[in-house]
Amino acid sequence: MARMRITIKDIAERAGVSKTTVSFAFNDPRKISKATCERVMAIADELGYVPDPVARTLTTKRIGAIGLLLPQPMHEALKNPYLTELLQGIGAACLEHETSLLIVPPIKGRLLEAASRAAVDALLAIGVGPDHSIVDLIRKRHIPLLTIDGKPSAGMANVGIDDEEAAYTLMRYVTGLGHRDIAIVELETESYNEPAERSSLVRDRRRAGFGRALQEAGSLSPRVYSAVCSVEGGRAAAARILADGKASAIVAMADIVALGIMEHCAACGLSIPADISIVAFDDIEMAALLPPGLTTVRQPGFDKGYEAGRVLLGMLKGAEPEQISMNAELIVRGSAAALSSDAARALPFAAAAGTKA
Amino acid sequence: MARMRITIKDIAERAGVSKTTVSFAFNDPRKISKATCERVMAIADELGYVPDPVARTLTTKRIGAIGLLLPQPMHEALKNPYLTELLQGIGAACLEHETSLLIVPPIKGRLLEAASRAAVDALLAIGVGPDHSIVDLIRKRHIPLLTIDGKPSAGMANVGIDDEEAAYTLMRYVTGLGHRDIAIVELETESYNEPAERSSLVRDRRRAGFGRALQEAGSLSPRVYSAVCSVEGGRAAAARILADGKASAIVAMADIVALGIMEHCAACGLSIPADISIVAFDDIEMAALLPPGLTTVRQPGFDKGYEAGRVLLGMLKGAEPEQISMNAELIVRGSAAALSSDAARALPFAAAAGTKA
DNA sequence: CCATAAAGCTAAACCGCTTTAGGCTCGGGC
DNA sequence: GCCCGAGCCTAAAGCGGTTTAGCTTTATGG
Repeated sequence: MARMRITIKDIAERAGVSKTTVSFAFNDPRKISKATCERVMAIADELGYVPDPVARTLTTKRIGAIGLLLPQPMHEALKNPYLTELLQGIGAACLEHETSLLIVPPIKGRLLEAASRAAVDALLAIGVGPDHSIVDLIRKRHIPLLTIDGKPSAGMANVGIDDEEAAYTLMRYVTGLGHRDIAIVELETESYNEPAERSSLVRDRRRAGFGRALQEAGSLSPRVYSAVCSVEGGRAAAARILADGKASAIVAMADIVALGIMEHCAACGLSIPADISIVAFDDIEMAALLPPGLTTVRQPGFDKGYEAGRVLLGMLKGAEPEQISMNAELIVRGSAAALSSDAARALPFAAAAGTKA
Repeated sequence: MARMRITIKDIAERAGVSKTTVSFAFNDPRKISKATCERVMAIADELGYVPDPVARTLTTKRIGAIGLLLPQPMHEALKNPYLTELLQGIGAACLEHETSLLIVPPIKGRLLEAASRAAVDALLAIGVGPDHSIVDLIRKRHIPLLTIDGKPSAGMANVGIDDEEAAYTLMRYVTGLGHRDIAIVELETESYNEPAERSSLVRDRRRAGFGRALQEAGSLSPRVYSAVCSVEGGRAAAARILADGKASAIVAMADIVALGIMEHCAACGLSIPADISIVAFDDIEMAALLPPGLTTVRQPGFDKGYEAGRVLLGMLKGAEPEQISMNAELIVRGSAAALSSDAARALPFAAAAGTKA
């Protein structure tokens, strides 16, 4: 039989002092004499005592961890390096506050339950709006909540970018290059299971931005595809797009998908950007490395994560919820170019637009 | 003033029943009448009651989370996609057991303290040997521990690969290609702060494997460099290597570093593998994507994570600690070739070695 | 020499839940 | 009419710490 864990009571008895004294020895040694403290510590050491973090939490109300609610299981969510960058930022903020990070994926597709079971001091949630049932739950739990890529709303902390604007900028760039046959690759989100809550705030705002740009370019109507958020998902989407024929430019919702698209196109003998233009969102590290370099709207993943963590941890210390909007910037690399040959000549303005963000 | 949290006591009073009954309503409804259960739940709902996970844990001894001890802060550790793959595997295992994952980086460089504060049911630790002080601490806490890339030892759960063999295979391959001037790029590990415990088990075993291969190839002595584990670290290392001149082949300890090296070499006008061969460990997804494809020893990151999680969570249910050794496989792509021109001709066997793993 | 404060320590309440051991009621079998 | 068991519910004892309020003792100093 596994010997029971050593508790504070054991130490107290062995040292001939009260539990209070032992507790003081660990938490606030000034409250007791040096001699007693040392004796207690020696005994604690000898017996191999480690304070139980859970028991401590019950009274202190601080467990030293914040949670991150993932819309998908980890093995899917982490396929997107953008999330990894976000995590790095969150991690950097946690480090400053000596806090750990609990990754909380949905349990059997239900995130709500996972969220209510999570033993944390505060929560971060990706892509949930103010009317999501999660928000209500967290309010009941009386712990701070901050959304990332959520919808700004009164009293609710959020950090994100202006996705409508970002999408508009990107699509303007593409249409400015003369493209008329555009394929948009959205993300298959099998996230939160309440159907009513499945709508992706980000996707909706981007759709709006795209729509505006397409309208301005002459009421173009793009073909819309959807892909699992991964390299493989990108490849599959590319295959479908190429099979359908018509696109001269592909706009993906995530760089990681775009990389898969680029690879598939290259493997099919297409040259990028001569034969096909590809652009996306995020600006993950690999976007710059893979030739010819992916033109993309930079999302400050690390910074978003850091700010999110900073604000949330601040709220734990009494700070007010903040709403931070970071700016997205079009990073022009080599994966998109003016519509080639005759098409390009027919639209002389397109060539010049390339340098303007 | 923030209204106090609703507790089980509030529900009990309002419903005119005992705390026990309320508890039963939530955990084992069969123990009470349907009518009572419904009434209690209705009131709980009305008052916005959410059971406190911490309080529950104190008696049940299950918090529904396992921890992952990181040797470095998150913002550094996650620069290596290999870790991300590991996380995906762990996440997949956690999913099956409806468990969350607590990421535990060192607090102020001290992982020990972080480990003792972590409220988890079990712990995963990367790269710690059986004599590491962490092991002792976890034993005191009486929770299961499994090491990843640790040293197999009696009674201690571990999953890893045979790094000595893997390194030997890789270096054999390189020397087999005729390379004599070899640069090895190790990882700067600023991990665990106890100097005595800083030794990386993985690094030591790989050094041994390299040594054996180099010995067999004629007592070659490589130049050893070290790099931060990131693309940027790879670039910096490459700059130093190129400045020093002599290397015809570079062996990096991690793909992500190799990618940086490849990029820098390419940017310097070197052609890979004609001018310089580059190989590494891990086989992250990008290794295949970046032309000409990185030759690398595949580490089954996802599988390691999955097995680690599976075994650890099994231990929580009473299973015995297992020691799993997965196998590493040399994946030959385009980044390494026989030593070119005159040198290659002088060593005719080298060209053929390329296809043999 | 006595009031007073400071230092060191402790008993007991408390945090919010689970779980054990029983209590009460009611119906049925003999 | 009595005993027994089933069904429903509860009081109270934890779980392992922290914290409050207070009790001794020993210096302080007027």
